[in-house]
Amino acid sequence: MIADVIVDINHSNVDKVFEYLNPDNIPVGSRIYVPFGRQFIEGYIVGQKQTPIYDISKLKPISRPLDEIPVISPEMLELMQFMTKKYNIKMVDALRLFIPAQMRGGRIKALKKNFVRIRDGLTESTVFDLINPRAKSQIELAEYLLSCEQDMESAYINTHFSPSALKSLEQKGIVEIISKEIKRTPYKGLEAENEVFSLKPEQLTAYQKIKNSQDRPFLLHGVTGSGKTEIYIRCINDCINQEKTAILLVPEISLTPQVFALFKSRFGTDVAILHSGLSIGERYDEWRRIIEGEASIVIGARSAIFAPLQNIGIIIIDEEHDPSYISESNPRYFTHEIAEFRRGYNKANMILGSATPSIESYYKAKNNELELIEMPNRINQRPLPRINIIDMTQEIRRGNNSFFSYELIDQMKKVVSEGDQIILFLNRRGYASYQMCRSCGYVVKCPDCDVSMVYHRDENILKCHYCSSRSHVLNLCPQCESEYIKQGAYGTQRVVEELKKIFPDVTILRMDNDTTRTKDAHLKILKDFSERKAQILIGTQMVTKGHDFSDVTLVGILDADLSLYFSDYHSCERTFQLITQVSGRAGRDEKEGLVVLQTYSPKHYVYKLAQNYNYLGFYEKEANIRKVTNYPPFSVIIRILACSESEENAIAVLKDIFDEIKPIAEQDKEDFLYMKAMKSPIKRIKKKYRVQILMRLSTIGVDKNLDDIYNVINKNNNKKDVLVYSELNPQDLS
DNA sequence: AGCACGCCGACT
DNA sequence: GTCGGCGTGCTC
Repeated sequence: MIADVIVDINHSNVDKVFEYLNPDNIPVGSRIYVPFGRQFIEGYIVGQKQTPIYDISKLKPISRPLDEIPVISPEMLELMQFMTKKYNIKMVDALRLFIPAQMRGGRIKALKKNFVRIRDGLTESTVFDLINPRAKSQIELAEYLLSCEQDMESAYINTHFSPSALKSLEQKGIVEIISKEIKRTPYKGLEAENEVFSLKPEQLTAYQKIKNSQDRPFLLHGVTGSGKTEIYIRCINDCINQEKTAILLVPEISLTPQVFALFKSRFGTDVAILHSGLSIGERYDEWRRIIEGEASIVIGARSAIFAPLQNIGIIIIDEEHDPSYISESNPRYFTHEIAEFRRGYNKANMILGSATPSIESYYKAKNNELELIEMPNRINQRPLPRINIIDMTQEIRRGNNSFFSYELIDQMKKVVSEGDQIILFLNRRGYASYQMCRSCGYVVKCPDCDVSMVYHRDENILKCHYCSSRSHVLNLCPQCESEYIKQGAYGTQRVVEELKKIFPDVTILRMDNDTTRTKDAHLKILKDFSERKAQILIGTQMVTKGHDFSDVTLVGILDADLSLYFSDYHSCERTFQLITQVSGRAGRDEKEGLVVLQTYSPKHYVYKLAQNYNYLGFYEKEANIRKVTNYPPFSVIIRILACSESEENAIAVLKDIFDEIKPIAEQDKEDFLYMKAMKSPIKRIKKKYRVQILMRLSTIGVDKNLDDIYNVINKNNNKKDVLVYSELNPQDLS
């Protein structure tokens, strides 16, 4: 047979099928080693055929397989095709998503350890017959080993007994040392109460609807605390009983030990966990437990949608509105679309769950592409916390220009005196601090990117957030030589400082990118807070998810607006979701919660609707705006980005592309809603100039024209040192 | 991505 | 006359 091979080289010139002789009939989907040019490299068999297209005399044979079993299933090969077509990405890019990164190049291996045991067939008396009665250490060790029910690790024996005694016993043939593979399982000691809750009527209805599923995926719209998780567990359980497998996706940040503990207690070793917090060894072993069929439930963040499961029964995307489901760096993909593909292939069930569904998903539900299930009530019947909107312009008029409104300070004092806890949330995005000259307005910019450098107080240094360049803090303005070039310490640090002035005796925990740099740091902060080691937790988006703290009675949203005025069409949606989500942190169990929301535009419809937890009203309003302005879900945005160190070349190539797409657009005026070429908002990143074409097409228009547009891009890519990228519905338009 | 082949400048 | 620069092109 002839094998079709994709070589593991990330370059568009070689991203195609190469034919090889496959005398040993290594199966399709295998990772292999092949001669390529005058080197040897890894590759994947993606197909086979009887007769080659290429001259058969020039074909070389595959060297050898790299794994015992194929690592890419037929389903994943089809998914690869789907992704290359849909996102215009390379085949290797897709394949690389399907296996643990460290597996490539053999950088990770199965962990093997040596074990000691008494040889089979030896009885106690024969063992002691063979040992010299005077060899005390040997007798001691033999007695110990005889008393053990399982093989003991050599390392343990060597540290607790005489190593030379072990050697003698081995030489005498009394014990043998064998090598066994150990799977590095994360969160081994984790336990949770295996409590099975009975479903409340609303949950039961939802569960039964899903169970008697039709052929559509479900959108489970349930308020915070409506008990979605228990429904997930029931559905997964049903799949396991039918010998099927399940995937549960959650945002990375909410993958806490509590979540694992819950599922491990219900499903034991059937659960595999995939997320970035695992060591590479753990991730590799979890992945192999999945592909070997040892684990049939996968819980993980975005990339777990590529888990090598067979026969999937259900795919659940929790917090489906979360932006982390959109991969924004190469290869770009949208998790929901991958999930939809796998659902179709496996004829599986699918649930998208959220308290604040994305406009896209809710729109699909309205269009009957998703089946909507509403769960408007909380299990404990408690009302959602009251949200007080504070007009910060009023505060300034009253002479208060601090971060905290008088109302928030009063409420904080009250909570502090009652011994309860407070969460303060701020949007970091707006708070980055730049070093600016106060007499001439000079701002320190990155030499390689068209952005200002951001001041990092902990290191007292300026950093560029788009490349890794750093520079020293300036004392004199290079433009006007003024000494008044200072950096304000904004961000969470500054807020903490102000807070300490008001509450000198209160312990405060800070959670942001700076304090969570190290692995597990954010878990530790959450743990400390739940153990009441601090009374106030202040932080960025990270505080909006994860733990439920039963003693938090007050949530302060310091600057709701900052996510509102980003000029992208998502900003209202994000703001609404953030407010709803962070509000859900206030007042669990017995205590009533309060949310203080500070804003400079209190009249904005987002706040009014969020205040009343009126999702439906918000959806109607927002969907209407998107419809009128032709934004998703009523269109698809396509962005074509050309980057080069030469600005002229970037513009020239982009112009060629524009001129070639123009006639396509003219042919189909109805579906091309918008098309324009321009400089990118950030004109230069890492020394490369960036120019772009922005287009909006109707959904039908995309189906009709995407291939042609991609063809134009690919034809013009890599010319004159210009790289061209394309994106569908990009989140970040910088 | 590598690695060869191939055509023009400064050197024992 | 050669050694070596990196531009272009190929890898089943």
